[in-house]
Amino acid sequence: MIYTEKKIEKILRQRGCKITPQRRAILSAIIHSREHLAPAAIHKKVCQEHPGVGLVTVYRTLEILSELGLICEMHAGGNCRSYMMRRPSGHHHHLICSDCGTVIDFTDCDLGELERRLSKETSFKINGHLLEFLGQCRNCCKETVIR
Amino acid sequence: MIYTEKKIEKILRQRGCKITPQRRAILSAIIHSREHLAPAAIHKKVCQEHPGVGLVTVYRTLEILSELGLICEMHAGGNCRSYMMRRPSGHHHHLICSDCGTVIDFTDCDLGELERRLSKETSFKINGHLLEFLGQCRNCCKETVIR
DNA sequence: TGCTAATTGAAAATCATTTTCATTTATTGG
DNA sequence: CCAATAAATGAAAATGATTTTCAATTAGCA
Ligand SMILES: [Mn+2]
Ligand SMILES: [Mn+2]
Ligand SMILES: [Zn+2]
Ligand SMILES: [Zn+2]
Repeated sequence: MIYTEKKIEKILRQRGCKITPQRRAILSAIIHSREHLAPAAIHKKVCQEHPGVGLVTVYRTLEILSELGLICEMHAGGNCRSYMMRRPSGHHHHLICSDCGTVIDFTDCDLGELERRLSKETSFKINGHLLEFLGQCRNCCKETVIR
Repeated sequence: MIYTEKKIEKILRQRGCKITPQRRAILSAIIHSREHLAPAAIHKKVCQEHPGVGLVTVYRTLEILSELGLICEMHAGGNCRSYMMRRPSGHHHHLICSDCGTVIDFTDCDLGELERRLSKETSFKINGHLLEFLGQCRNCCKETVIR
């Protein structure tokens, strides 16, 4: 947990956002979850404590948080849905189990060299990358063997 | 172009698929395109020569081709839509311009070392990865400067 | 040539996300 | 405190991609 809720609220204010109960609730749901949650899941969580908060508001809040780099997105292979997550410590990537959805974060991707080379070769100004490994977690490996 | 249409048809037959005019048309559209096409774009292309082919059939065919590893998917950052593409020579990745959508392929990602380490540390059986760089292509860089 | 399982397309269903719009509310300066 | 006001909210509808359903058609084999 890098930022406290207070700190995040401050950042939001600086951007001209108002701090509403809904935003507090959404923020809290994301901050206090260890998992990577889809918008719908965040909404569900928020509604347990604050019924009536609209899914639309969740989407709008996620957009702002994402824009400010306070949360990041996850892309799983085939079905291409994006999930929002709390950042463990800035820039990081995922190891996703295709069977059960378990996600493990890792931070050291070390793509700087490759990035520099590609940038040079293509004249692209690169400002980010998406890196995710897909496979089977320990448990799902076992199950496959047993079958 | 690694596989000829004939070769691909053979692979499809081996899997128990029938070779229909629709599938031939879809395959041809993908094979003869240098670009990464979304399902809708493939459908459009196919319909120029073969009006009446359903978008549903495009989706169904893409699913099979993807399953067989004959085509692969592309994921752009935020809006998370998946695009299908012809593979230039097997495993490869993308450099995507966030402004105009231009895509450049590259093949040497060199993630083996990282993959091995992660696998060891997490006991995951890793069977693939997703790697995409996002940025601005040469043209879009210029435009930004001019403004 | 005829059989049959696979395939097809239209239409409807799903599902995630966005837009619209009238109503409410957080913030601020008096 | 008390407006004034721009920002935020939620319901509902719109959008857009993808999937499902189902009756009709067809490719491939016997
Ligand atoms: Mn993560
Ligand atoms: Mn490619
Ligand atoms: Zn698993
Ligand atoms: Zn560009």
